[in-house]
Parts: sequence; structure tokens; C-alpha cells
Amino acid sequence: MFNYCTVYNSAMSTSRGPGQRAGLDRDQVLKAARGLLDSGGVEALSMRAVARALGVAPNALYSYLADKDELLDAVLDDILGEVKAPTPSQIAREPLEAVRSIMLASYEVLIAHPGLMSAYFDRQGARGVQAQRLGVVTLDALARAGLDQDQAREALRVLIVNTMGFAAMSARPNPSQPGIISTAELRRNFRNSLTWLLQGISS
Amino acid sequence: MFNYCTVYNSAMSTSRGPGQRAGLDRDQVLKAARGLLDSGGVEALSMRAVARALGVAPNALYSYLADKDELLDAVLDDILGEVKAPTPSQIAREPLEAVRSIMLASYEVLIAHPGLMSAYFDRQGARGVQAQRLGVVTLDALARAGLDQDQAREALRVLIVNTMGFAAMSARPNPSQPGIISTAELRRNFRNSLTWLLQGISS
DNA sequence: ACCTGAACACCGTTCAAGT
DNA sequence: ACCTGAACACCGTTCAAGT
Repeated sequence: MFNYCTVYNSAMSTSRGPGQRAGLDRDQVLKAARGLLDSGGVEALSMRAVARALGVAPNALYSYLADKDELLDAVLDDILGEVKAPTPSQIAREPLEAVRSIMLASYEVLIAHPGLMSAYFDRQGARGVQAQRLGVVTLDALARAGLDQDQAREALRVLIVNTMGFAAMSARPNPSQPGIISTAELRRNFRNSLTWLLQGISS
Repeated sequence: MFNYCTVYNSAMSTSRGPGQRAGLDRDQVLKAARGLLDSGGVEALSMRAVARALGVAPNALYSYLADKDELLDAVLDDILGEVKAPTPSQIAREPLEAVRSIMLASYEVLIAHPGLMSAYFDRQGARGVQAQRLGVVTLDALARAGLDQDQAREALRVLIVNTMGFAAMSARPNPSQPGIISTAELRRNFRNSLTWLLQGISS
């Protein structure tokens, strides 16, 4: 609610007139957004805050992004870029374990960013290149486990809902709150859910 | 973005001075909130809009609610009140089918309210009396299916994440959008996910 | 106790203008 | 094409005051 601890960036003091360029690009905008997300959570991630961090006017961002939704989508995809996919040989040898490891890795990456998930469900999850990368290898692994194309697509959706749902639940700003389940317990719960799901899917 | 079609309620024109009471209660506030949610989705559900609908000043609501979070929690619990729980005899005879029917009914009720779900994951789901009611009967059914207390609690959490996740995905303001999965397909997918989960849980 | 007026500190987005 | 100034139409919440 009270937030005056703005991190002053490069071109903060040097005020430009209209026409003077700041020399931004899409990547710098995303980096600034991720910085705000990591330090202050989703509620700190506003268009105006990003602009403030970059030392530009709020509307300057619209040269690089259509709207805030696009910013959120891009930031999520950026985060998913940290998830390491299993190697082709790992997928070939143990496809179901490959699926599990993708989901576990995604979970760990996602819970590092409190509150980001909740915004993504009404957009039906991630749709960026990183999300597609993970989707492709998971579908491949599911196919090798014996599922046909339709089954694999449905199973992938269930796994994503489960992973993002648990990530959204686990990712809390302050872990010590009354009536709140601990991250450790939720992580255990998530692992068991994966076992149950993979068992149900492959039977 | 443009929204001037305010539904004028009872005491809209009669302006009160400070001290004059509007005769509100918590239930009227919730009813007004549900009205806004049903007609305009979550983005239409703001404190100020609720106050407008009731013909009171925005801050008048704080006599009945601590903040917006409490309003959202109360509205969700109100919605969950529509979910009919299976009878004790149904639970005793087919516990796993009872669990499935609770989740299916919850899903159907939840997807009728686009976008509401996404706000609830970072609060670890619902916690109201209606949510507790459904939780108790589901835990009972899971126990009768052979799960011990810890297993049942974990299984319940997975089922809730799955149900709310799919509900959040399915509940879209306008179903005809490019690259958006249809509600019918997601409903099929959700039913299959329930079968897989219950299979995995009970094995 | 319940309500209003006024204000605070924000939002996302648009439009016109400057170079 | 990239940026600013100014504005529009909102938010949630608080504080002091009235009856």
C-alpha cells in the first residue's frame, strides 16, 4: 500500500522532451518488469511502475507492448525459459519420468514468482514460445508412453492445470501466515499428485 | 472500458446527507456484488461499482466488509452454496462416485462465473462455510474409499486444484475467440482428468 | 453504528503533439 | 518510429465529520 522505495534507474534524472528517444527495446522493458516482479510481487508489476523504473513516461511502453496482458504473457514466458527440458534419450528411455521432471521443474520455477500464476488461468495458461517448447517435448514423452494424440493433449492440459494450480497456491509472498499451508507441504502434495496423475493417465 | 450502463437501484436518486442511513446489511452488499459479477464478470466487480449499485458512497461498504478480498471470498462462498452435496447413503455406497459428482457439480457452478477463479489461487482457494461443507463430505467419501487421513487431505487438495484450475480455464467471457479451447472440449477434458485422478488416488 | 465528503495514492489507456 | 504532456475514466482505502 505504501511504496516509495523506487529503484532509480539509468535515465531517471535526465528528463527528455517530446521527440528525444530513450533508446529502449522490448527486452529492456521485460527485464525491468521481471525486476519489479521478483522484488515486489505481481501487485508491484504495473505499467506505470515499469515505466518509472526505466525513466520514461507510462505511455512510452505502448511502443513495445499492446497492453498489460501482453506484458504479463511475455514475463511468464520469460520465466518458463528457465525450465530445462529432459534430453531426447531421457525421454526415449523413461517417458513418464521425463514428464514428471518437466512438471517438477516448472513448478519450482513458477513458485519463485508469487502471485503471477493467478492471472493466467482465465487466459488458458501460457502461450509463448517457451511454453510451446515445453509442450512439444511433453507431448512427445506422452506419446512414447503409449497415449494417442487426443489422450496426450488432454493429459498435457491436466498436468498443466495441476502444476500451475499448485504453483499458484504455493507461491505466497510471506510463507508464515495463519491458516496457510506451508510451501514444503504443498510441494509434497504436488509430487504425490503427479504420481497419481501419471498412474491414472498411463493405465 | 466504457461502462455507463449502471443499473439504478432503489435509493439512487434520494441523496442522503452524512448521518442518514441507507439501511444496508451484509447480505444486500453480497447480492449486489453477485449481480455485477453475473452481468459483467470480475472486472465489473469493484467496490465502487457495488456502492454505486446500492446507491451509497464507496466507503459505506467498509461497515460490512474489511476490504475487497473479503468481498471476493464471500461472493465465492455464496456461489459454492449452489453446489448440492451427495446424500450420506450415496457416499456410503459409492464413495469415489460421490467425490466425482461433487467435483463435477462444483465445476459447473464455477464456470458460470467467468474469471472469478483466477483471483483465488494465491489465497489457496476458498475458505468459507460452503467450501468447508463440501470439503467435509468429500473427505468422508475419500475415507470410505480406503484413504487414510493424510492421503485424503492431499487427494482433496489435488481435486480442488484440478477443479478450480479447469473452471478458471473454461470460464471465458466470450467463448468464440481465436486460439481458445471450447468450453465443451474443456468439460470433456475435465471429466477425463477426474477419472485419471480418482484412478490414481484409489490405486 | 452507519453513512457522507473529500482526499490520497494510485491504475491502464488514449490522443495530440513534438523530433 | 519513438517519446512526452495532458487527460480520461477509473481504482481501493482512509480520515474526519455528521446524526
